[in-house]
Amino acid sequence: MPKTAPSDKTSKSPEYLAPVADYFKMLSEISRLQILSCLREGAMNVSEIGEATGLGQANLSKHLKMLTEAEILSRQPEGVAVYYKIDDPMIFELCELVCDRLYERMQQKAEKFKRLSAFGSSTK
Amino acid sequence: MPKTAPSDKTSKSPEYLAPVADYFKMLSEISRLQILSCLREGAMNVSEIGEATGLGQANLSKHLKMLTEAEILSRQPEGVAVYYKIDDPMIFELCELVCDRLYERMQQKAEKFKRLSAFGSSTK
DNA sequence: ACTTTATATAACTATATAGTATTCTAACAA
DNA sequence: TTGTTAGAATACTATATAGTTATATAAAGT
Repeated sequence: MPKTAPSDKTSKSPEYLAPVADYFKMLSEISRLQILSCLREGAMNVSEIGEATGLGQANLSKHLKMLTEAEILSRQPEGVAVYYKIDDPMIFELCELVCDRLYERMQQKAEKFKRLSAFGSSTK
Repeated sequence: MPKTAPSDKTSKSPEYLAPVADYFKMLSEISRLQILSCLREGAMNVSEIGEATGLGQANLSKHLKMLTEAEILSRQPEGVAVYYKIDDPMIFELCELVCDRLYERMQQKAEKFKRLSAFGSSTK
């Protein structure tokens, strides 16, 4: 059996990759990351999130809806306010992995620059 | 010291979240996930990737450029061909986490459906 | 009932980008 | 040199979506 059949319905096919892409898409916007970052400390209502992030009310509302439909946040109305909280803590695991990786890269670049720079202190 | 100062230049501020969002953006498109999925087995040239994914040449070339500039792929010309390979294997770790999570959710939904369904075999 | 306040929704604009058709460049072969 | 092939770059179209303005809904207070 070849590694990949011609019309292969495995993990490589677009249909199976779509939900994965959609999940990452939720994490690919600064505003949504801001919201998630806020909620890391616990549940907040919309007004509080708006204040913390500086996002406009309608815009914020849309993002909250998207994140809730993606089952990353959960929604709980309380009186006239609505509280949102993290429902899928895995996002922080993902974010941390990426952050660590990006930091690693920066370190490596700084290291390389230091070594190659003709005027760096490493040449003394 | 309050948990979050008014004009706080910490991890919550947009500038710091941008590179994270950009990284996730690379993984938020089906076509790019297809490409990465192919290259999991090892280096391939553009024609091979094109055949495996069914993506058009120009489109593929653009995605490869993006992924290379994001330092997820590395590029190596060999004669007239150009081979690409995974340069940041962390993407697979991220994808696996998300896949596992999505699978978990589906399982839970199936479970819930089975329990709630009036005609399910669980009522016998 | 009316008013206020909090959130959601609808309609719109502006921008980013996926995909495609076409042209360009560079390596190799005849 | 000329031709051929692989890949990149350019120009364009179409679509998705972030942000905004304005409106709607719904709870709580008067």
